[in-house]
Amino acid sequence: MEYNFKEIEANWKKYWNDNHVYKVSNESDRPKCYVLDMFPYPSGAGLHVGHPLGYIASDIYARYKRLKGFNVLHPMGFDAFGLPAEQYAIETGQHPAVTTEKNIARYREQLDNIGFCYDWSREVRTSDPKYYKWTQWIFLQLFHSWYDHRADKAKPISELIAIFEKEGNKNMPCTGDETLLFDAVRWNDFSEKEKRDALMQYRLAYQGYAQVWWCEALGTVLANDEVVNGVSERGGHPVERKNMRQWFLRITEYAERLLASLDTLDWTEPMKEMQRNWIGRSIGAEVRFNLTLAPSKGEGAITVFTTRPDTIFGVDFMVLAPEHELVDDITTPEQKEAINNYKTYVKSRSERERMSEVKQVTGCFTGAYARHPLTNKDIPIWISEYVLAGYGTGAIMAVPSGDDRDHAFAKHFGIPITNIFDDKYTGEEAYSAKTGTIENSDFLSGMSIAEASEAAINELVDEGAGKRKVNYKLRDAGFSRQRYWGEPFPVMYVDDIPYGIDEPIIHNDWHLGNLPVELPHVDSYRPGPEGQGPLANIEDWVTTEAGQRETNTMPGYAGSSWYFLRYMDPYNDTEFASRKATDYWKQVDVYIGGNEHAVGHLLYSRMWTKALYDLGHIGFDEPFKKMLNQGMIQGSTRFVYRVNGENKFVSAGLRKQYDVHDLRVDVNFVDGLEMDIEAFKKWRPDYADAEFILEDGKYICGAEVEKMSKSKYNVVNPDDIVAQYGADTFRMYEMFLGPIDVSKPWDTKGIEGVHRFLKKMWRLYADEQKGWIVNEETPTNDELRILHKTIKKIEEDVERFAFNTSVSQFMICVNELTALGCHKRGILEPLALAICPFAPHIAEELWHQFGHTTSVITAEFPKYDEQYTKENSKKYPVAVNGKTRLEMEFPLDAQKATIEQAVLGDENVVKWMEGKPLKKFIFVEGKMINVVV
RNA sequence: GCCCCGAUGGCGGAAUUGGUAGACGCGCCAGACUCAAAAUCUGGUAUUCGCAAGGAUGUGCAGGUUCGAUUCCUGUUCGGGGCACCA
Repeated sequence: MEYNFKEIEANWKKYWNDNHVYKVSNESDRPKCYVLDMFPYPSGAGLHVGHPLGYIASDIYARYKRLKGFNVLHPMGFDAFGLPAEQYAIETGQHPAVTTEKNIARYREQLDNIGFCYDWSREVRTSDPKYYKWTQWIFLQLFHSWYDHRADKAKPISELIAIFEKEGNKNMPCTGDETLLFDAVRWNDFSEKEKRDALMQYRLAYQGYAQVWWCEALGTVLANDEVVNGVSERGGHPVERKNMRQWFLRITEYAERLLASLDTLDWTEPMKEMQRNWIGRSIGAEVRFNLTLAPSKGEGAITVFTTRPDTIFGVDFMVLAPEHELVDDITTPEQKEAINNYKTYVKSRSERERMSEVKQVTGCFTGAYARHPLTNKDIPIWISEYVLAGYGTGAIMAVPSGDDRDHAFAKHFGIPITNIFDDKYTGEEAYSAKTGTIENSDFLSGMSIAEASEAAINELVDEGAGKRKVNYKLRDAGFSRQRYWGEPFPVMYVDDIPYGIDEPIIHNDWHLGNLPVELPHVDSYRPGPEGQGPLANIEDWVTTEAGQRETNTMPGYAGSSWYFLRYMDPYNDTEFASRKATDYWKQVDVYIGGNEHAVGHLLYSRMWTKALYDLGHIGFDEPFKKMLNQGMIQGSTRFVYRVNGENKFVSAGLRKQYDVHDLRVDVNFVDGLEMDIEAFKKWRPDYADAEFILEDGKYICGAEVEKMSKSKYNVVNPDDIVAQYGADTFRMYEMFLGPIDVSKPWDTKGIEGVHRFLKKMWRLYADEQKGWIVNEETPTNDELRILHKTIKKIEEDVERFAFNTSVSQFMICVNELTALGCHKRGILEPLALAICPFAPHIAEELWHQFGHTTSVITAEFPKYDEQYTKENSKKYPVAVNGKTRLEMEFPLDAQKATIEQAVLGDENVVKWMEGKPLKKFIFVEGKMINVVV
């Protein structure tokens, strides 16, 4: 009876499936635990060995929690809308729904292969109309809501309308447009369009304008991803930034709460830090600089936001973002051409480029001046790409003596620099440190930064030229895409005014049955006219009796912002999830996913959760109580060395003797570093008669760690690994590679050690000739000590998600039990349970061999008993001056004085003390002894 | 450029709270079994000096704090992730 993993795993997979072992109920006496994986985007390439890393970790945790007596929700689904499927459709004409379905089937097969305990009856797919019906419904809730700052929560827009009708908006200032002011009389006189426009400035889902990458040649809007080196990835056509009407989510209204409630979350500190930085709260002042000449239109002032109001007397010039609405109005006729040329240049630049290029300074003078609010001096106004339209007010006051970029700008354009830091400013470099006093600054001179900031703000307020202001880097989230493969908006236009389709003007007999707005079939995925999405091409879909449909679709994060709620009640057709279900499962207890989502997806989910909470749909306002990141598994690429100009390949060790270039070769026919020459010859027709220069009769490849990707030929498919070693080995090996949160390269060779371990463990239970060899003998203290030490270690490790060291402990345990020749049920039955979360198939097999008839998942995790692991003496390392010299054993309850006497009396210690007098005797109980001389 | 993370033997990593650096596995070396090979088993394996006993050095680099630093602090180099329309 040998370890036949193929048979064992196939058997139990079938059993689990046939008996719905992993089906989870919303009714249970057990405490609940919700363990969630970030659901994958089902790409055409299938899963590689890097993807399941987090899934294995969460599966171990979920199984462990089940064995510990919890009712565990552990679901899986698919983030099925997205750009790649649409790209593929454009290239091949295949409908994204078809390719997505195919990809999901492949993913499902690959996932099943690994033996996860997902409750697949709860699967969700974001592209399923039954699912996106509720994504659309939530969008409508956001559209019909506004943020009430007095109550600090979202409320139905109907309440806002009631307020406007009674008192206008004087008590409800508009965050979308601060200049918007009206009283009740004016509100009631507003036309329908004016009313809707005003409300739009308040809605949590609203329309505004945003810059997109526009590609004239392709007639379409491109994603950042599709723009490479300033041209379109497809075709290499020129692209430029273009302002387009877009949907947004007013996430900025939640900035403060998103920031504050981070403190309640059990996330890693770096991750919270990243979210804090993304939200980017800063305190400062908003300062008005009046223009010296009134512009032809618009306001006669430029408003800037600064975090350093203390430096106000150091302002030597101002910089507007080139997109700033005032630029055209204030530019003098002489500067018009230069400004227009510069603006054209900036249109070709991405925000990333604009922020990261510091060496090359660019900009252009507008010819206009503004008056300094405190000194009344004329300040020249420039435009430059380093000022972004979306941050702050899109304009800055430049203080070259205190800011690096301002300094470089002033130097480059020869603008005179005012020194407000005395000798701390050298004239060579800006003084950007936040210590010291402000000088040469009128009434601020001699004050610290904090004092000067306060004083400056007070003065600006008195002068009516500024106010204290909290600013956020966070921007409202762009929520529309000019694409086909996404959720259609439940929105129609009547007289160019957008309405939710649940409003009476669209459906006067509104009911939930009007949702979802299904994605219609298209014949072509080509963009619509004027940068619109493909849906705009479907004339008879767009035009309805009630109005014109919105032709944009929602972005990828729409469906993923709330999917964790749908798993709780996936078949509900009248609600996104019943309140009973969400009240039972509540927050996700543990969420595992990739680092790359640390900001975007997590921030959006948090906002949606807060909005749903505010509107009374759920009872909690944070989605993920604990969050863990998994690192990437990198590929290990193999190289061959081809002699230039010849079809001849040199083994790695000899390549220096030839003129060669390296080529990537498929890792799957390289064993370690030794290449299978026959497989290589068959790989490509032109290699069929290649020649090889070998070392020691072998062809040795070069190796390098890179991202795992098809184009690098270093992709390893989990199916192949599972076929060769089994799912249990694969699961344990992935965990054994290292901590889940760090990136590490995949090495197929190393898996054999884990496989050997499982075979070795199996031999404790069964012998090839004799079969089942477990006996009923009473375990010895040694055996019990090993077992309980292991149980303890596994519990500790699983609770802190350190699965790599768990695997080591199992290895140590099996090595020691093998050495003792232990085949006792009293030891081996608990061991089989302990390893169940890691290697569920072999555990299930052993469990049934022990005579049990129900699944091992219904059993109980073995209890750790301290009495078996307690020791009463300890071998202390004894160090002299911090260097460990010898070991001495003492009882654990020994007194310090006794130990000191014994140690100082030891002849070896005396030798190392070299006759020097004792300075200090350090004894750390249970740890070590240090003799300081 | 900005934000976050990481760096320990030939390789993946361990050292959980500042207390014996290198657990466990891979690879490699030697041995057992075998006609041979595979599989399996046993032993060795940071570097360096030494026949050995034993000593010295050692956690990217340069400093600092401490009786004691892989662990804390400052600076620095290199690598990875994110930067708002890839998911």
